[in-house]
Amino acid sequence: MQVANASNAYRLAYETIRNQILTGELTGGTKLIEERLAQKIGVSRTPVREAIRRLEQEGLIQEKRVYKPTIADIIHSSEFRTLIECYAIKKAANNMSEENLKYLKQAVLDAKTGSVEEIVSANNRFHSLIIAESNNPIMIQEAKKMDAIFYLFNRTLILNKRPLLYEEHVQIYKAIEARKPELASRLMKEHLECDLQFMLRYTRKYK
Amino acid sequence: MQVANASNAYRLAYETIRNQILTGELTGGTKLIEERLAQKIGVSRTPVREAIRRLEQEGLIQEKRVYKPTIADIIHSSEFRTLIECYAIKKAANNMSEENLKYLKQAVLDAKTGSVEEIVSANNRFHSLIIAESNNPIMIQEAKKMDAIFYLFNRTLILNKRPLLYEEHVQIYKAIEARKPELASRLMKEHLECDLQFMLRYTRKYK
DNA sequence: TTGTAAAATAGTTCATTCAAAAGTATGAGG
DNA sequence: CCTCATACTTTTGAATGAACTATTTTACAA
Repeated sequence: MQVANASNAYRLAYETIRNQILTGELTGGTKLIEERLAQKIGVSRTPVREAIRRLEQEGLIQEKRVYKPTIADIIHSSEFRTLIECYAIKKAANNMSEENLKYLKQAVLDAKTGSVEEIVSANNRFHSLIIAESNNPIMIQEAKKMDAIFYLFNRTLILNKRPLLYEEHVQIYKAIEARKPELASRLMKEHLECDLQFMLRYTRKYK
Repeated sequence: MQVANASNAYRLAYETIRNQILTGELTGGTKLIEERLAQKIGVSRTPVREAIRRLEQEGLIQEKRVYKPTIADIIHSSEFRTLIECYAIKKAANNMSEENLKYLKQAVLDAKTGSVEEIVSANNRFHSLIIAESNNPIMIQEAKKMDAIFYLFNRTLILNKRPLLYEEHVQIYKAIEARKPELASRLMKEHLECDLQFMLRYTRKYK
């Protein structure tokens, strides 16, 4: 997880709360109480309130509670993400530089072994590198925002050892390297669909 | 423009500032001064600050200034929007109910004549109805957020009487009615591309 | 018990305050 | 006349207090 960038109280509050949600320290549905958060973070209520407003807009907090994605939410996020990634990957297959291809390959390899954190991180890097090829900062930013929500369940994929994750990434990488946009896009779509299905299986178990 | 929903000071501040940005009362680049805003709205600085945090996350405020889209921003937003709308319109062409088709037709007709506000509003309704057919609340919400930015320049299209806007909407409507997803999608793409080009011409003129 | 009203407690909202930072004007020295 | 240091002003950041609201607990009657 990212280290909090605490240039001021508001930022500290924002980063701290956000991290706690993403790492699962604050679990879905938990009621957020300004004063307690303020105390814990070591700032006053004002910056906490500002942080909450921002996180509300970001979707991680709803009605003073930690957002808990429903099954429908997961499906919808996945659909949206698929749209963006499949678009970006076509551009990637057409334009990705040799240098970026190297980074991409590294991300694939890094996700083969290691701790959960390492795998999640390499996994995210893989997808980020592809989205970056959209060359569209607005799209990149939107995808990043969605990541917050995805992060919550990406961990589940790893923790539960979703099979073939590595193999699929290899296939996708090869399609990009071979400059085959349509194939890459199809593989990505299938890959994300598998993620979703795997996710849903586990989500239902909890519920 | 939407009427402010002032159930509390924070909401009042948020809606007021947002509206002022969208209507152009607060123009791009303007420095926002908390105290002056607070005074004008009739609340204290605290809720104003919360509103600003939220608007920052929404993209309408950046570094305490009213967001002023650059040409690159306009191009990127347009690309993103095109991606979403072309996706949604295929679903629309496949699934739109007869009832919704009626509303869509009405939106097309309403945008033929009337005041600028009326045309802008009908125009937005047309696009919203199509996006709604994605049946994906997350996508709908994202598109809505982008609308805030688009609104700023959609007005320009009307004010400057972009030609063929009505005719293109008719063509798109017909493609949906005829249940031709690929055609509809292509027409939408061309339509949005024309919007963009027209926009760029005017944007360059200003600066 | 069970339901309900009153009281107590906890939490939120907003205004106010003060300190720190940023910005601006003024004037002395080049 | 320009430049830079210094004083002054404006603006922001953050804490706190007071008023209001919601929630929980308690107490008592049915």
